[in-house]
Amino acid sequence: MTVFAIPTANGCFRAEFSERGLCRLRFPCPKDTTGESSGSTPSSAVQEWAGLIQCALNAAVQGEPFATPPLDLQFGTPFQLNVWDELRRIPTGQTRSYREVAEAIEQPGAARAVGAACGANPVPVFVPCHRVLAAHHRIGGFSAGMKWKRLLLQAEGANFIG
DNA sequence: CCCTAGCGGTGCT
DNA sequence: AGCACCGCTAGGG
Repeated sequence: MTVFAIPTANGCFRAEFSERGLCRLRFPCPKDTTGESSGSTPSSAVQEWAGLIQCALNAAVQGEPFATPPLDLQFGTPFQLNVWDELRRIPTGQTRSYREVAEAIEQPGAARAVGAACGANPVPVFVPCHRVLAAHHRIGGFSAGMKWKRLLLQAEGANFIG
């Protein structure tokens, strides 16, 4: 596993990679002083992915199209993997409600569980959990902080209440 | 706005 | 098995 610091205009993200791809992306935390990377020496593939992610994150907050690196989500439960797959099918600028996502995976009563799965999403932005809103376009929650959810939605031109 | 009942997955005991 | 969380929702005051 390799940890890579990803400086952007909005702070320093941290990306964790396996040899298969991006496992986890952390938003900048206020106390994040050092932008040091750690772990095994990054392979050229990891360095390439890190560069791609840096571009993607800067693009995402500008509302520009961005590429997605290979993802390694092997630690999800079957339900979570279903939800995360479904989230990746929401086009940029569109939103779904937690309920609609639950219906799309054919578990119409699982809106609340979908919320929990969104909260467990290890790769925000690339698995676009920010495009999931509560009923009636209310913004709902976001584990990494509501400011990020608002920023990403506004950048994409999506409309929401809150 | 608030409150309540009902909901399904997950993790801990 | 039980239980307490949750990025939820619909309905009613």
